[in-house]
Amino acid sequence: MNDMKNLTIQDIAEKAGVSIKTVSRVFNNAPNVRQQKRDLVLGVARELGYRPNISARQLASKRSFVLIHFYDNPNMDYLSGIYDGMRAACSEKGYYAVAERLSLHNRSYKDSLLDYLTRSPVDGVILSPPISDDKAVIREIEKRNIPCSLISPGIKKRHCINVFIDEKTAGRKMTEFLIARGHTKLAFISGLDTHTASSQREAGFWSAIEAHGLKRKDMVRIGGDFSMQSGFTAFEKLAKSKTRVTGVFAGNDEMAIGTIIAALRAGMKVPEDISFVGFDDSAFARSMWPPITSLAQPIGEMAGLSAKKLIDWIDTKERAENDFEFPTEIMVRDSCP
Amino acid sequence: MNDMKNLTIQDIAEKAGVSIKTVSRVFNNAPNVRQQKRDLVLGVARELGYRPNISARQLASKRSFVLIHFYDNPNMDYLSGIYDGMRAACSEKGYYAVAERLSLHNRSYKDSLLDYLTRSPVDGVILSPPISDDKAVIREIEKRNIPCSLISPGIKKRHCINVFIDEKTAGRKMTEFLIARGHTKLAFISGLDTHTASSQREAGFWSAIEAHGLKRKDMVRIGGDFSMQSGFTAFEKLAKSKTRVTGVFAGNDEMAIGTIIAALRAGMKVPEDISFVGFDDSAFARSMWPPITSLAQPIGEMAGLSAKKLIDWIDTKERAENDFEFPTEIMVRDSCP
DNA sequence: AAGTCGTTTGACAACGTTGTCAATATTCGT
DNA sequence: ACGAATATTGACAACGTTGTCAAACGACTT
Repeated sequence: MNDMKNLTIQDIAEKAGVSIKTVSRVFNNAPNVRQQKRDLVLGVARELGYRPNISARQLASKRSFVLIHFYDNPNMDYLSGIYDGMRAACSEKGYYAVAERLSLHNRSYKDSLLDYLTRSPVDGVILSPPISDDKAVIREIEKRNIPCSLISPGIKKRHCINVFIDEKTAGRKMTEFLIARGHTKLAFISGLDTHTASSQREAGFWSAIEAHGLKRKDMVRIGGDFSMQSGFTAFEKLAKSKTRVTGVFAGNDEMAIGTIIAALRAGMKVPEDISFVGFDDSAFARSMWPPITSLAQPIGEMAGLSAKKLIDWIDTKERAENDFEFPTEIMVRDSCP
Repeated sequence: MNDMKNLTIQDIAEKAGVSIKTVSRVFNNAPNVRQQKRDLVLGVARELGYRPNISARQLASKRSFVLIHFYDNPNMDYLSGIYDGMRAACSEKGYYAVAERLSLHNRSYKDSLLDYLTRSPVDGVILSPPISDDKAVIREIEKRNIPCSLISPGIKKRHCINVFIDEKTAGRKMTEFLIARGHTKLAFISGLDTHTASSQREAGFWSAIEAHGLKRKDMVRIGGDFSMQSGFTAFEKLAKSKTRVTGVFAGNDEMAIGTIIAALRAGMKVPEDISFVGFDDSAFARSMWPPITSLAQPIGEMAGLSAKKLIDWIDTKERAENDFEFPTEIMVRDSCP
């Protein structure tokens, strides 16, 4: 149905007066092509507007030029950050970025993984939490000998690329920010405990408390599940508690929003009566009113580096470094100015 | 790098004792294959776990088996609804669903469209608002003779499949819902005027006002831009207005959330002092507290039908019907019970 | 000037499917 | 029961790339 005539290597080769194989070499950055020919071919190709045919390439090379991101995290903001980062890095190198949800609670997740990997083989895999900690998934990928990168894994794997922030330090940094603002009675709203990063953030919280000589009994710890809803109920629990806190550290922005809304409904002023900090620097944290002070991790760059290193690994068949730590930044906004 | 051995048609053909062409026919649901052979081939294929190789298929047939959704709408909830609907319909027919952001504000959007269409040709395109009203994009697609489906277009196109709800009727229905709850002084918070659907919803609002003999001067019309932020500022404008409204109709859920939060901050009770209705039935409308009464459109089904009709069109090279209207439903929740 | 060795180039056969068209079964009409 | 018409099958050539391997070229050595 698509009527646009597509140029082939043949056309370029004829016009440039070289063999098709040389053109192929140029487009694959293969070694052993004289610079002069390389320029010639590139010039002709640009002039004619040639684009390699992916299918033929995949078929002949038995490579898919696809990196896939498996996720099971409903946070769209986080996902699109990853996707954008992957895309940018991929398209630069002629690869394609694909995202696929792999629900771990689904009985047949493994089948769908197998199915996916078999139907349209991928050259590299990126896993984000909580899948970056799923041993069964990692094993399947390893079994197929597919290069793999883990974003924020709880435990770093030697045979994978690991890309992460220091969650504990970040949690501590955020807590110290609250303390520096004069808050000495704090609440920590945790995420799911199965999410290793969440526990590490909490560890950072407690380490800050100890380091600054604050009393554990002035702190309230409430269990949440990362949802806005759990933020609402967290506030209710908070209101019932004997301790009157002035600062709340929510394990992510959605819970922060939920808690803030509940506080507003209860007639409290934010940040005058109670201050809030979140985690993730999501779009909603920015557009909430008051906007929420939140910890930003450069997720796009992290995904971009994942993709780039994965492609290097695929192309060269070896990996120089394994672990890449990224810095975080506190985005100060009105919920805790 | 992917070491899994892949079966070919050849393998199946040999084991089943037929020609490769017959196997090909079976997998393409081609006519003129005796049922007995069809079953035989299918049986062997299942037994061996055969999967057709997509690249080879694409190369030989010059079809991509890809439907692409071009969007420029930051609402992730809406997007994933569309994606899920597409996916379901596509995988049923052996097609692939792809989503690509096409930013209209980006100077080079047209290049990236061309680039995309040329690099990996697609068999069908789905456009969602606001792109479903972009003449330049539609023209490019038409020029290539690619079947195209428009979701909620402002103006229906004869040579495209149009899938939509009756926005005006929906706007009217929602307004009448407020009126039936006893609200006679209302506010309407509009979306971007470039978004045709938004104007139509507003038209529905005013038609309900007239039909029920309410006075135009008891109504407040505030211009928003679909963002949560614009919901906050809308409430400020509302507070300044002479008219004290008891019911607010926000053009989408995000603005509804913004407005509700502003109202809560101002010390108002929702829904006792002021009731709210939104539009889109997004996840946030459901998880907000109070949960927001909102108008649900079956976006997943709409996208699914788009994909299905597109595939029919591609396969048969003709189109029976053009226009498909879907029903809407008011999801009654606590913000306006 | 011939020999050697690495570098550059190209001819041709894959890759796993579908399209074309001719060959062979089957069914139908009389 | 016999052609004629139709339904089913298969052989073989695409599709546009990359892999392989041998040939041609160059720069050095001697």
